[in-house]
Amino acid sequence: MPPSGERRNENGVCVTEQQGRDAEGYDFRAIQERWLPVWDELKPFEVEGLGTGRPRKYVLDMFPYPSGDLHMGHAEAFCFGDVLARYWRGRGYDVLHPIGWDSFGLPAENAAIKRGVDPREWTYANIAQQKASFRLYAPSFDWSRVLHTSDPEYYRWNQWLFLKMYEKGLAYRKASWVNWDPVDQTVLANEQVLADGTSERSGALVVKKKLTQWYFRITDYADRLLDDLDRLEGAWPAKVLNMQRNWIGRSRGAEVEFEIEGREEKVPVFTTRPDTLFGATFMVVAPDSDLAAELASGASPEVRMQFQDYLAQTQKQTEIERQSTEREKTGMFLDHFAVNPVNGERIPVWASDYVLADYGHGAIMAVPAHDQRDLDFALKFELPVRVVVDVRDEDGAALPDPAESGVATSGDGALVNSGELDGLPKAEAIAKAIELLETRGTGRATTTYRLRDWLISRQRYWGTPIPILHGEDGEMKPVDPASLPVELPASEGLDLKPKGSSPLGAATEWATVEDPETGRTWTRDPDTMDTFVDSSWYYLRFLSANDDTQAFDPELVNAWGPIDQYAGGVEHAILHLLYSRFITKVLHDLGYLDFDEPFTALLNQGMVLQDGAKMSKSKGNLVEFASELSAHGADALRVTLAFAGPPEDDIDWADVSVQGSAKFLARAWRIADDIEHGGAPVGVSFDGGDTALRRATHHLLADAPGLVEAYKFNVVVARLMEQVNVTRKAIDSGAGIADPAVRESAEAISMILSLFAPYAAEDMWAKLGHEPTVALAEWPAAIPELLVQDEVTMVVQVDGKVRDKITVPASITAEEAEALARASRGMQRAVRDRQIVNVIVRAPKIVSIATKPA
RNA sequence: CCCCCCAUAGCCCAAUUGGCAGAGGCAGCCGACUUAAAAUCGGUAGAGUCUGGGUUCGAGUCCCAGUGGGGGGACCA
Repeated sequence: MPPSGERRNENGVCVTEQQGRDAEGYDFRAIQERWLPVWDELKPFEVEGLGTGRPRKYVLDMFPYPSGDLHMGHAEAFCFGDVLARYWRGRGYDVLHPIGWDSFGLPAENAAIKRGVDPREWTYANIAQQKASFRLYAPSFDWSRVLHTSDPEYYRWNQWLFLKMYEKGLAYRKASWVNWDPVDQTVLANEQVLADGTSERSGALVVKKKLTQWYFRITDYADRLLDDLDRLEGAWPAKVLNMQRNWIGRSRGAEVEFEIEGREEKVPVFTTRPDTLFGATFMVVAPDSDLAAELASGASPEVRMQFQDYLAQTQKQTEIERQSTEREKTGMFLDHFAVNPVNGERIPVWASDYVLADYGHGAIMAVPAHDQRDLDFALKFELPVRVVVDVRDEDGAALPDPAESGVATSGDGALVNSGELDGLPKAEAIAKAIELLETRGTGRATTTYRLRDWLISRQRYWGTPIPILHGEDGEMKPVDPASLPVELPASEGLDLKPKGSSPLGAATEWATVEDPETGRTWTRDPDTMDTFVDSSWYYLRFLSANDDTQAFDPELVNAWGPIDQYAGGVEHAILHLLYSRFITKVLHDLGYLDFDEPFTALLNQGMVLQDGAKMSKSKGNLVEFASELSAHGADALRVTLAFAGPPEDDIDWADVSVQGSAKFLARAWRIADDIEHGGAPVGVSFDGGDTALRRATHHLLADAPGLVEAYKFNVVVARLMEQVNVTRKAIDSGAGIADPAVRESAEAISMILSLFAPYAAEDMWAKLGHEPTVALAEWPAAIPELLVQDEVTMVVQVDGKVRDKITVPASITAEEAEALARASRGMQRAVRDRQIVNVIVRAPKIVSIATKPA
C-alpha cells in the first residue's frame, strides 16, 4: 500500500500530495530556524589543541575586510571553502576552519572620517553584522578562535613580528623615490600600484616622492620565493604561479664595468647578454639618473641646456605614455665617451628615456645588432651597428644584416668579431665572457630582479603603530617587547583627515616617551604598518587566538600547518600571497616554523557578475547577498553558487537559477520525508536492497571524493541531482519506498548534500532517524562489488565509425572480443569485401578495425 | 611584443584523461493538476565540439598554425 498522502495519477505514476500529511512541504525558513539553535548548542566545528588524534586538515578562507555587510563575492568564496572543510570532516579528518577579520585599513578610516565617527565604531559594527550574516549562511567555522587584526591583542604580535624583522636586519629605513597616493595621502608598496600607474585602492594616479620610509627586505628572499613556486605546481592555479614569477622577474646576466673618460669611478651596467660585449657600440643612461645629471653638468653649456630640456620632457610623461612600445626613440648625446673593457674601444654615451633609472644600474651597453630597442635607437641617431653573433634561420642561411633589415637578431649562433669568443655558441660565449670579465676585474656574473623591497609604512591612523622610538639626535631604538602593545591613541581630538603626515604624530602626549632611567626623551614613530603585514601571518594566530603569552604556539602551528587548503580571490595573486610566503619563510628561518610555504593548495574563486559586468551600485546591477539570503535561504544560494560552473570561473547571476536549486533541494528533501513515512527503518541492512539503485549509490560514493578534491563541485551537485532522480524513480515506479536501497541512497544524498546545503541535509538526516549532526557523519565506503559491471557494451568500429554495439561480459578476453566483433552483423555489413589491414582490441570496451579496398 | 588560461546544444556547463559527444540545470516544447493562470509534478526535442592542418585504427581530448575572449608582464637591458 502506498504511504498516506500519495496517490496515482492517470499514468499510474505515484505523485506526492502537497496538501497531504506534511502541509508545510519543504520550507527552508522553518528548517533554518529548526537547526540554527541546535548547532549553536552543539558547536560541532570547534576543535581543541591538537585535535582528537585523527588526521588533520587546516582549511582556510581569506578573511574578510569589514566594509559593510557580506556581499555575493563573500558568499561564493566562503561557500567553496566550506565545501572543502565539510568534505574533509566527512572523510574522517579533524578539520580546523577558523574565521577572523582583516579589520585595520583605509576603507574603515575613510568611512569613519566621512561620518565623523571613530574607526573602531564603524569597524566593529560591520564585524557584528557580518558575523550575524555568517551565522545564517552557516559556514562550518570554529567560532571559538575568532580574531580581528585591529584588536590590541592581535596587533601586539604584529609589533612583535616587526621587532623580530628589525632584529634580523630585515626591517630597515631608507630614503628613496616612493609611490605616493595623492588621494589617500599615503605611500604605497609597488604591489599596490596597478600596471597603468594608478592606486589599487583609491584609483588615483600615483606620483613619485622622495621620502624616508620603512621597508621589509623581501628581495633577500627573491630566489627562494621564485624557486619554491615549483613545489606549488599543480596545487596552485597556473595563473597565480605565472603572475608571481613575472612579478619577481629574475634575470640572470652579468655586471660589466665601463670606464668613462674624465670620471674616476667606473660605471656598472647590467646585461643578460655578456656574450655580445664586442658588439656594444654605444652606451645609454637614463635621463633621470644621477649619472646622467653628473655627466651633463660636466659638459658644454649647450649640452647642459639640451639636457635640462630633455629631462623635463621625460618627467612630464605619464606612465602610460612612457610605456607605449610603439613610441619613436628619443635621446641626446651627452658629450662623453666610455671605454669597452673587453676591447678598449671608445664608445659614445647617450641619454634616452628607453633606459629606466630604477632597473639595473640605470645605464646599459647598447648592442644594436642583437637588441631591437638598441637597433631602433642606433638607426634613428645613425650610430654604428656591428654583428657579433652569426644567427642562422632554420635552413642554415644567414639572417639579413640588422643594419639593413631593421630587425635585430637575438637567437643563438656562433660568435664573430669577438676576439677570444669567436666561434663559440651563445651559452658558452656567455660563460666565457663572464670568466674574462672576472679575471680582469671588470665585471662578474649577477642577477637582477623586478621585485623591490616591501614598503610597509603608511601615513594613516587605522593601523598597527610601528614600535620604534626616535631620539632627538636621529638615533632609533626598538620598543621593549615586554611593553607591547604600543596601543593606538584614542581618535578623539585627533584630525584623521589625510594630510600627508601621520595623524599619530599630532598626538603629542602619546608620541612623547620619557625614559625613566636616563630621563631622555624619545618620540614614537608616527607611521602605521601596511595592513598586508597584519594578514601575512594571521593564519598562524588562529592556532593561539586566545593566547596572551605568545604570537602563536610553535607546537600547534607545526602540527596543523601549513594550510592544507586555502581559498580566496585572485586579486591577491601577488600582494597577500607573496607577502605571506615571505613572512612564512622568515619565521621558518627564525626557527618558529617547520615549514616554509604557508599554503599547500590554493583555490581561486571567480567573480560573481550580473549581466556580464562586475556588480556595483552605480551600475544598478547589484545583487544583494542579504536579500538573496532572505528570499531563497542559505542552502539554495550555496547550491546555486556551487552548481553554476567550475569554481575558478566567473558566475553570471543572469545565467543561473536560484529557484532551480530550491526545486532540487525540495526534491531531495521529499525523499527523506517519504522514507520517514513508510520507508525501511533506520539501521536496516542494505544487503537485500535493489541492486540497480545500490549500484548508482555506490558509484556516487566512489566518485564524489575525487570530484570534490578536483574542485568539481558543479559536477558533484549534478551527480546528486542524478541520484535524486533515480531514487525518485525507484520509489515511484521501481523498488518502492520500503526498499532498503532507497534508504541507503537517501543517507548518501544527505551526507554529500551536507557539503552544499547544510540545513536541508540536516533535516533529511533527522527524518532518516539519525541524531545531529550529519556534518560529523563519516561517509560510508563504496562497496567494490557494486561498482563492477558484469556486462558492458562493447563498441565495434570500422574505419573510425561505430558499426555495432555488443553486450559482452566485462571479463571478456581480447580473442573472444575480436571473434565476436568479426562475427557481428554491423561489422560484416561495413567491411563487405574490403580487406582488413589492422585490428585493435581494447577488451571489453572497443574493437576497432581498419580496412582498405580489396 | 612576450607568457598563461579558455572556446562543446539558445544559455550555464559534463564527458572515466585517446575509445559510443551528454551527466545535470536554465530557457523551450508536450502532458498532469487547475474554472484559468502561476507554482508544482511527469515527459520530451535539441549541438558533432571556434577555423585550418597534423599524429593515430580512433581526437572534444595530443601536436602545429590561426581566429575570438580573459588574465599577467612589458622599452626590465
